[in-house]
Amino acid sequence: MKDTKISDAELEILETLWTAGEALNANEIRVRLNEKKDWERTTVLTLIRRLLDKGALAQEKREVYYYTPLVSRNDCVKGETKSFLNKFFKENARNLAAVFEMDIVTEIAAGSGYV
Amino acid sequence: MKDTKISDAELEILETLWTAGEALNANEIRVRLNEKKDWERTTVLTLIRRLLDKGALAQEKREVYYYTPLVSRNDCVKGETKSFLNKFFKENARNLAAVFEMDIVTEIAAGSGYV
DNA sequence: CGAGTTTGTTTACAAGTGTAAACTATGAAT
DNA sequence: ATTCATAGTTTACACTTGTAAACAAACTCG
Repeated sequence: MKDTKISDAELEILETLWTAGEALNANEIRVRLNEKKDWERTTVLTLIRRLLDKGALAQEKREVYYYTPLVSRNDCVKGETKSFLNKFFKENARNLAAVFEMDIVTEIAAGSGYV
Repeated sequence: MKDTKISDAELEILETLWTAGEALNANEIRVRLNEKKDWERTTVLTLIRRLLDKGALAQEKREVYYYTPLVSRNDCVKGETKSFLNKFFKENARNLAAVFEMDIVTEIAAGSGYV
């Protein structure tokens, strides 16, 4: 269940859930996404399904399904950051990575609202 | 001719040319790539073709075609960096971007061999 | 019960990617 | 001219992604 690649669109779903901090159902996700993405209902459902298939989401049946992320934002950021660095900096990645590990960056990466 | 998206595999071709610092033909590219990528001759040619189509390469006919990048590594790094930052940090991108603009990072990004 | 609404599943479909085989053109050697 | 080798072009094919429509199940109102 490690290096599952999450696409940009799928990430939007996860971001919504991470931000919410609680399980949401498909409609709630859609509504919250609405400002940035004007997706059809079924598009959201497709993305949710793909995330379920990838093991990145858990669903819980109530009156309707509620979804919870099974991956943390931090892990995603970390994974993507690593492959980004490897893409361009390879041997020098360690150095650049050091920059990324700086406290200030860690804060921003965690989405702590740091200004 | 701006935001042409260059794929990971295509990038390997460009990296080879940027590193070489001079026009290379398909075979030369293949040989130099050989350590990291064990691609078939035609695979390399396909990637070259796609780069030509994207306007990222120029070809010059001698006994055989020689290729020169039409995009700089720096521009590519810059573009990818920006979209990477936007993917995860959005509003905070400016702050993180500031980190990226630091001299030390710029050096590494340029592949200057800075240790 | 029959029809409409809501929610979820299946199927679709084009563009992009990684990876190359099949084919063609061209030059060199016999 | 015939035959290889070499270089380049076309075609292919499966997988991912973005984006949904089509379809089905389930509940709800009249």
